[in-house]
Amino acid sequence: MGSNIKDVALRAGVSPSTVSRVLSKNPRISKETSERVREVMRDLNYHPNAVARSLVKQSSQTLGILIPNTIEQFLQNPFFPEVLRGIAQSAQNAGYDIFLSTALHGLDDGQRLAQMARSKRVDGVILLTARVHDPLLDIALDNGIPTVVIGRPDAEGTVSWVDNDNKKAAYDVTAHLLDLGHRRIGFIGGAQDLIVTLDRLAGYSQALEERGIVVDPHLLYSGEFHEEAGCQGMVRLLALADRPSAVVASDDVLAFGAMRAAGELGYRIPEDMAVTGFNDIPLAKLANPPLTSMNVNVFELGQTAARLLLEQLASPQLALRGITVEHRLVVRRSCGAWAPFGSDSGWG
Amino acid sequence: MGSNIKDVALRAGVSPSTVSRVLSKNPRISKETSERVREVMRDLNYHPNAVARSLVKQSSQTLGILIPNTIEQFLQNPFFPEVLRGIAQSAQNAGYDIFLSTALHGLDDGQRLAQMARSKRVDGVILLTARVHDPLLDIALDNGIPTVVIGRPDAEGTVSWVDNDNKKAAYDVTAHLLDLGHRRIGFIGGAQDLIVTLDRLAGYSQALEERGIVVDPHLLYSGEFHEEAGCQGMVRLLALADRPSAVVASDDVLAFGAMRAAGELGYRIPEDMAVTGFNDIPLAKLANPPLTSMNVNVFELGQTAARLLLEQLASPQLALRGITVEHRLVVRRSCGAWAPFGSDSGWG
DNA sequence: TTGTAAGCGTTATCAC
DNA sequence: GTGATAACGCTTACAA
Repeated sequence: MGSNIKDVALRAGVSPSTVSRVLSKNPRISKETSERVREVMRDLNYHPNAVARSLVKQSSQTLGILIPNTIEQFLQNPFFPEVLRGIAQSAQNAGYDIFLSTALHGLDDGQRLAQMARSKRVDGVILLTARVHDPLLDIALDNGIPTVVIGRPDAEGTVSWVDNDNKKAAYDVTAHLLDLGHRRIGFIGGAQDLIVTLDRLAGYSQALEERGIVVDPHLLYSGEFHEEAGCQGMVRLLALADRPSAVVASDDVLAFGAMRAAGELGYRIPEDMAVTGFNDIPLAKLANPPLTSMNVNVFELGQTAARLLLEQLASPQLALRGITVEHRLVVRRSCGAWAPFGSDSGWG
Repeated sequence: MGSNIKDVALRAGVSPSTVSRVLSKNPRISKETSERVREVMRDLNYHPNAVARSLVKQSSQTLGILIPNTIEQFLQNPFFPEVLRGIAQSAQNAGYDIFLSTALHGLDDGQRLAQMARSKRVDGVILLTARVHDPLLDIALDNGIPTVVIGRPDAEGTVSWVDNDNKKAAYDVTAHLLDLGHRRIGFIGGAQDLIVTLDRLAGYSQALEERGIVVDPHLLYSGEFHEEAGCQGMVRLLALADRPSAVVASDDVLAFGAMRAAGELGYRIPEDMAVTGFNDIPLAKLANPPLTSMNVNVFELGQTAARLLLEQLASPQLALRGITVEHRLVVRRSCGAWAPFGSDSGWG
């Protein structure tokens, strides 16, 4: 059953090194030998032991993805499979595999990051979020772990990153709502220590201020990236004496929570409350009403992150890089704008 | 930067074997030695090389997931992250990690399966689908790869599996539509060589036949598990002179495609066409109209599959097992049934 | 063109 | 309790 390189060598009447050379397509090996060896490999159903190879090559041809355990139920956010799809595509093009580190009981993200890389199971790591003063980035740096982070790190020049221009993106959504006549606009964001939350809040604020509207702290809410937080945020906003007429949510899942809460409390969307989201997940166009959302090209974020990491692995001397991925507002009914016929707006 | 067991041993003034024993919490090691060694480990920021350990232990403490490349865009179906979440939970409870095998250019599923396991990168494999005469099962068997398949294999006693009673589940949905008065009911399924498609078709047929309705082949459509196939299926059904008044889709994504097509062609749901799906993905309750769907406990499917595999790895002599996971019909508006107030039906 | 031998970082089997 | 030593299966100088 389990044949190894020696078995193959023996049966082919050559040495293990020859077999190894055949495996690595070494050019200076005779055609006959090569063919004979290959035949034996097939006969014995031989598969090279990747673990042994990793040990000697000091490389596993594998990319690690650190799934944060601070973000509750990260896997449940449709952002994840899409970013994974992007990563997987780049990885497989380069012949790399993917290793997932899910929250191991008792280990924090930093320990898992260090362990995954220092244990040599992966050649590099993709981090899925960036926080203010993110300890993960320090750990990556201190341990010399090739790393790419999806999201902008707050300290420049520590790791390579891929991100959207989140400030501009949030500015654009907010401006859109302002153009529609809204003057009191709420903001429902993710965790406050996520850079993405701060950036989007900054863009939201800038849009308001440019029109001479003062940002009202009562209109700001932040929670985790799940539906429940969106609900809570909306309930809070609706309880205000001077409630907003529109809400910018920093994530589609938050937006859905917000819409659900508003609906349950008897408000119509978009007539009584306009809502917008971020990510443009598939659900957005099928929701009731279809959700206006900022498409941030999640697939491309993943794809680019993996590409950057692979380039770094191939040429470690390469300078760190930051790449900004485009965004694009997809207008549907939830924001109250006229949705043109034939547009990407649900049932058309 | 990269310290190994020898460095630790040297600094602690002991032999590598002692360090190894400390690592594995071997009881016959003196407290003082143990503590001294641990301190050095911390000082040197030592992390054991998992690759070297795997090599000698002949085990990687890793579960492999084979993502089929025949099912186009598998990652895009919300089924995937949910089943992954279940697998991840069981795996991490047992201290196992997860390795993803995505479609590598040029390698078919079978080659990837053999490679992943025989290369010793993973201790066992979870297959995400079962086909008629599935070559993957033979490969797993021939290579002695510990395997659990999600879905019922057609040949009993080859691998352990986790599945729903798909025949009964489809019977239940179809019966529900029949109870609502429908007599011509279409069926839109996934690929024809998937056991799950056949099982659900069988359940659908049985329900009709029990009420004396002959199954009309014109009402059957099968494609892949993506929205486009659902669209095409619905278009075909609507083009029939004697079109159905309801459709059972074998997947929520198919159902959404079907609903979209019907909507675009001017049919109202559920008034002109009732639609039901399978999986009860999060999108289902937020769609327009909310989708009636068969909840098959996808999370539990993943969780149980991983649990079975882990048990098999722990005790290889264990008999193969098959486990059936419960299903439950979630009635919403798309099937035209009265959705009770306060039920799980969207905006309530 | 091919073979020999050392070594990748662990763990396991003996000794003592 | 602890230390040599031999694997685990492969790659890669260095020889031939």
